[in-house]
Formats: sequence, structure tokens, C-alpha cells
Amino acid sequence: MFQALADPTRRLMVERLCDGPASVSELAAPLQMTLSAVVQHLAVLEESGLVRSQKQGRVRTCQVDTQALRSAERWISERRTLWEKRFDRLGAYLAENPEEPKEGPQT
Amino acid sequence: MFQALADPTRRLMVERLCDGPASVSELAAPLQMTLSAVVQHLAVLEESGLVRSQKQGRVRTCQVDTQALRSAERWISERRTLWEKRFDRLGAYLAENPEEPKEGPQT
DNA sequence: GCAATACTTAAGCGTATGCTTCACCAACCA
DNA sequence: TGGTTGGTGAAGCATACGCTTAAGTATTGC
Repeated sequence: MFQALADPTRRLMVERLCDGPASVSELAAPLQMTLSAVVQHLAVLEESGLVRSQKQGRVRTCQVDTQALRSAERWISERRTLWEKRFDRLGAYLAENPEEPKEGPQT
Repeated sequence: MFQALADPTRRLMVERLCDGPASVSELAAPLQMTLSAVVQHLAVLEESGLVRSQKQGRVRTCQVDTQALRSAERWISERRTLWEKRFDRLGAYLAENPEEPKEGPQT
């Protein structure tokens, strides 16, 4: 998932797909690389669940799947708020115990 | 950023740091690899802005920086809602134009 | 001062990643 | 029917990544 979003080309592809579905060659058009490379990126995106696609005739149409995006968002959000809560507690602790916290407020 | 979160070990380290600051060796303790490897992961996390650290005496203490997490979260969230809005519009369109959308509602 | 601790840095190594080329197949269409 | 379009799959290659070992530096405690 994060692996899939790690590559800038793939992020571009996701951004493009957020503007609407696209065929493989439409996706490839703005990118400075072969169709083959784009297809390989697409495979990674599909494996990660970020993108789905179906073939109709000879053209494959791709679109994003927000489920995966949602879960990545949740992962980050949970970690972030966890830390921010901790940070608040630390603030409160420091306000009450003004000096020499030789043993920190671990846990 | 996403690059940094792409590695499972680094995600573990971030999770650990969300429970509170830790020294390099505390961070390394639960991981089945050398201190050296952990330090290298740490460097990636610091470059990405996900983690900050400072050295006091001979021990380096690390903590997460929510700024970076926040911006990753925003990126995902923006893309996701963008797509979901589009999806809603498409639903409305289909409800009003029941047949043969030979030219899709692109844009 | 001396040893232990807590990193730090550099070199090396195997595997994964991102890309290309080339050959190929399946629609479409003039 | 034959050429063009749109995509697929395999092979190969250069570079990046994750890790190890090994040698070194800067604190800390006795």
C-alpha cells in the first residue's frame, strides 16, 4: 500500500485517476516512459488495492478504489492522534511538575 | 515520505515512537537486526521528516513529528474526497440520463 | 585511566525495483 | 483482408534498498 504510493510515477497515476477513469494509454500519455513500464506500475497499484480495472474489447479502463486510500488514511490518522494525545499529557505533566524530571513520564 | 512509510520495519519504528520517545537502542531492541540497520532506517525516517531526534550525552532520543504525518494524511484525504465527489456526480448523471452514455461524463 | 555503553561510519553483498526492448496477440476498421 | 491500435509477457540490465560486518568515536561509571 504505502509501498505502492512510494513511487512518484504511481502517485501521478493515482492523481490522474482521481480526475476520472482512464485507459492504460491515456494514463501513459503524459508519462515519459514506455507503455510496458506503465502497465507494470499499474500492476503494483492493482495488487495494493488502490486501483481496479476491467477490460472491454481491447481497452482496459482503470479507476481508483477509495477503500485502500481510506485504510492508509486511517493508519496515519490513528498514529498521529495517538502521538498528539501523548504530547498533550506531557504538557499537562510539565505544567504540574515544574522541575528535574529525572525519570520521564514514560507511560 | 511515502517512501519512508513503505518499509514495514520503519512503520514499526513509527508505531513504537507513537507510544513515546525512545533511544536508538530501545528502538532496536524488538527488531531482529543490528543496531546499524536500525540507524539506517532512522536516517530515512529523519530525512522524510517523520522523526526528529537529538543527542544528549551518548544517547540519541527520537520522537515522531506529526507535521509530516499530517501532510501525508492530507494528500490521501484530498485525493480520496476528490474521487468520491466525482463518483457522486456520476451517480447523479446516471440517474438523470438512463441510457447509452456513448460519450461518458468526462470532466 | 580503563572498560563498558551507545552509537556512528564505511564497505560490501544479495535482492528488489524501475525501466527498456522485443515478440506477440486481440480488437477494430478501411 | 491486412494494417493499425491497445495492450500483454518475458528477458535483461542498471540502480536503489535493506542488511551485515567491522572498525571507530564519544560518553559514562568505577
